[in-house]
Amino acid sequence: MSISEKLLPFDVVPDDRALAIREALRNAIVDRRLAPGTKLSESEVGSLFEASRTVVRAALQMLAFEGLVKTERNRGAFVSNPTPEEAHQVFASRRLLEPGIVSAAVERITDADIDMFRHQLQEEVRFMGERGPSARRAEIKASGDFHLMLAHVSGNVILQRFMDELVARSSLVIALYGSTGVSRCGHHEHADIVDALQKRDAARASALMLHHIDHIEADLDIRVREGLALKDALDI
Amino acid sequence: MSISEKLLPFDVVPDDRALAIREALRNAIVDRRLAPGTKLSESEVGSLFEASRTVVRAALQMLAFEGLVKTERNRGAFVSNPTPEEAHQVFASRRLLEPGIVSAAVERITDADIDMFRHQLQEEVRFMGERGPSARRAEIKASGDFHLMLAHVSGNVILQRFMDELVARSSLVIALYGSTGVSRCGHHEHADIVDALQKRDAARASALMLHHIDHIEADLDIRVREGLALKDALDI
DNA sequence: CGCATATAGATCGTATCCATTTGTGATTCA
DNA sequence: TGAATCACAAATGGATACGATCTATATGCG
Repeated sequence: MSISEKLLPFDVVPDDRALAIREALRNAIVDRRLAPGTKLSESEVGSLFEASRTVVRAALQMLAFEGLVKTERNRGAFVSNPTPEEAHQVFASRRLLEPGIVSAAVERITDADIDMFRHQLQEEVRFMGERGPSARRAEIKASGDFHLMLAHVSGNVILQRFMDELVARSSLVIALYGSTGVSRCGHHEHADIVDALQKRDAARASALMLHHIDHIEADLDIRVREGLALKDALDI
Repeated sequence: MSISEKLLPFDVVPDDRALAIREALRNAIVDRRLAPGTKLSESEVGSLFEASRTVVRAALQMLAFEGLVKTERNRGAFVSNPTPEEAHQVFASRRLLEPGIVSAAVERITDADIDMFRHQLQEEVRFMGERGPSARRAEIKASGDFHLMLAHVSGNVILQRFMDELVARSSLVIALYGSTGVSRCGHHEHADIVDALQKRDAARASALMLHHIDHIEADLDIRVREGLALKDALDI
């Protein structure tokens, strides 16, 4: 909550309204409250948020950039339904970016940042202890925030934005293809990474991050859902 | 020309019109025909392209996402004037991404791709031989296309889009802070990279790419212009 | 039962209007 | 004469209505 505001990808605010709608839709998509394939009608979204189509279109265009929604000409905007191939590309991109981000973060990280990470880890533990879908969504979000915080600490605004997109898409992919056991091992690995950060051990932190991403992707049932994707396409 | 069409960052085309305007403005900005700080009035651009403000706004919003234009609330859109800090972040991002992209490209590159690269190198040589600002712009563009082709070969659409943005911003930065000698050494390094690609030597190709980026950034007069940036801010 | 056509629905693009903000220029006062 | 205040013009941001275009469903015919 407090973190995500500090992690806003854009310093300049073109319009508060569109950004608010974008954030709301983003959260809804990432939290799986909006299922992939769901049609996001401009009029409908506009009436929901009491905004005109102009603002909604700006928000939808932003989401289309991020890959969270796909727009089809004269058909409208739909919640993105990542293919296994796209899912793989998301993690391939993260494998490229995040080790370097971690290395850059080690150079600039302060003790205050470390404290912030520790606090974030406690949040993850808290949601891990709870049951139910809402807790799991909060857990996925907290896990993503960890990676966003790293990008924030790295100090590179561009990489921060790239990670913003990649984490959002990852959350969608995890919600789609994820089994259950991702979280627990994930937290442990987050803690290990923070330990390495605290010791300013860039090499170790990077290696841990790489393995962490490998584990996240390995825990996905991408192959199994290929059949389900077909079924989804049929009943929609 | 023919390449950039194949390298379009979005498979799905939300609206041809806005994309066309975006491309035109992009080229104009990257080619330095539109100087940084230039105001891009919605009405003016709209009348130039014979499009309504709606479409122009979509195009400007896309460009704002890419960092090529900056929008100020109730003031309008302006061609971005990258600060030295932003310029450095662009190259830091490229240093992270491109070696990995090269490695991925080695895995998938075909002999036909190699031929394409050779042909691209000849284009660079051709523009290198010519004089004048238009030839230099074409040279910068051709040099950028080389990197975009690599991202294309890597097969990762996400990385392709990231590179699309980074190359565009790099071209802007080079046009702003560049001295003159970048191009010649750049071409030689491109050729070396292609050689390594042909031998499927991922490690060497990655290392060459890293050095190449280092050289590009080293040849910029970022430090000198820091004072000029202040002067620019004053006389604008 | 399959296919082509026609109609209905929705979206996309344009034009127009209003509100808000910015920047400039004129007026006024010290 | 200089500076500060105020007013007006211009542009953006946002909302709405209308026409054009495309999709999708339904209907009719072979």
